[in-house]
Amino acid sequence: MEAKFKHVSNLIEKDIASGIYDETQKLLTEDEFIIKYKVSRNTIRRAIDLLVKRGVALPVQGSGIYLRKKRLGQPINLENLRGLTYYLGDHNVSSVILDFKLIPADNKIVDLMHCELDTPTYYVHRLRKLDNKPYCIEYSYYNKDLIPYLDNEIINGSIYNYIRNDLKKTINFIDEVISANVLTKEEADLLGLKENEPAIICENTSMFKTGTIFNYCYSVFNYKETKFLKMTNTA
Amino acid sequence: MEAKFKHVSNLIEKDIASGIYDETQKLLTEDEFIIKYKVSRNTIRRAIDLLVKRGVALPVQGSGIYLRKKRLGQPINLENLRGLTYYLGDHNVSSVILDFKLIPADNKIVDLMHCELDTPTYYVHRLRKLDNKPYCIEYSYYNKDLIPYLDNEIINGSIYNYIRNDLKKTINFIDEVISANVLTKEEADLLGLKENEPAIICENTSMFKTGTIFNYCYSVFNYKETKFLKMTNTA
DNA sequence: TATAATTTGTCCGTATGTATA
DNA sequence: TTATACATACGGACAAATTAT
Repeated sequence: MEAKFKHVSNLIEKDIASGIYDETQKLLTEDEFIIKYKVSRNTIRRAIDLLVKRGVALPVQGSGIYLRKKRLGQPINLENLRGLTYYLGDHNVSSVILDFKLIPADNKIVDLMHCELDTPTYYVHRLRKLDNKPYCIEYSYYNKDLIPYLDNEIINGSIYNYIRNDLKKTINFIDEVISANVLTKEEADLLGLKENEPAIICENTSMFKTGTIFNYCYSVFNYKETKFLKMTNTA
Repeated sequence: MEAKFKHVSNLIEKDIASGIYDETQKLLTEDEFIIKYKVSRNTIRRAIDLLVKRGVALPVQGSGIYLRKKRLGQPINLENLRGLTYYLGDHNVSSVILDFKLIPADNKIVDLMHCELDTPTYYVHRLRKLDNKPYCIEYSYYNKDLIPYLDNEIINGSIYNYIRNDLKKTINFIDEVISANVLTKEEADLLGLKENEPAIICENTSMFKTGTIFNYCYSVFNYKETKFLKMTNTA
């Protein structure tokens, strides 16, 4: 059962997406939302907080709650953890599996995933495509003690949906580290760039609620086409 | 007057920094904090929320509130908007001003800062150093209609502190966009790297509460030494 | 294994403060 | 100045997850 404030937040976001606030650029007031959804002020405020976090809404004390203008160039919002499939909505997402095997954890993996040496680990290396154009190169590791089974079919779809829907587990924390590096020959070929050109790297570490790491993923993006966005409120 | 939950959050963070929770890795319970600070449960929970956002604390339902292990390599936390000075604590921060002038906004600036053409704009180009070693190259623009005065002294210190303490204005939103690019000859020389090597770029757009942009800043970092971290809770 | 106690998560209601219009 | 609307803070009740018994 989904929490009420999350549910209401999603309802409001759907209304926003439908464009009903586009003209005024102003959402309903808290009191109006309270009546509309028959919830407490607390709940509405938590729902709005989520929209603020997602960079969608902007409450102004004494005035109202406004839409936040979208940025140009469509950078990847680091707050959006719903995966490529969701984020890229109307685009065609596919992937080519370059390698897939079960290996014992070496020192590097132990370090990255805080697991024991020789822990059985799925290694997945794939090229992800967007509208049939190379989009990013993934090197991903899954702790088999936590994710007991993976196969080609699962890998071809959304692994995160598999974890959520089939394993019934909840991903609670993701650390995302952004850096830059030079492209290897193989990576350059896959992305249609040249060796030693820059690459922008996103390293994701995914954890369950107690902080156990089930996945580490190193992704290489085309630096000419990819930016990452973090929106912050200091309030 | 600072909000109570922020104040309490800072007090708790100081206790964490002092190491008093290092042994158990477990903070006090909500009820214990309520007694200690004589505040409501709501206030304590908001204080803890801030610590969670900063990646410092990790509440576990039914169990307690735990310290979150620090990451290796000390990446720059994108949630930390307190500036270099705060973040790098015991290090020596300095800067070399490479250019500083008042210019009318051109089309590029208009686009980035959503201002009118020819708006008077301070342009600041500086090299920031950490322990006397080149750390990043900044190209920064300030809307003079919003930041009416800047001089060398202010620029040499923390501009953000000047805005907070002297102009008495509150920075409410910062959009941070991370990308990669190739270094220009000038940038490479300044950072001790070679032309066309990768650079990791952080573009900051800073806004006051109503969303008006007062600053756009393009920063070039040494890709060998700099990473950016985003910690996310899906809960 | 089952139950109770502990602890955080969600939700409600109310009152007051502060910024905006 | 007044009314509107969001921000802060308090209190209580119950649910859900974990831990101890």
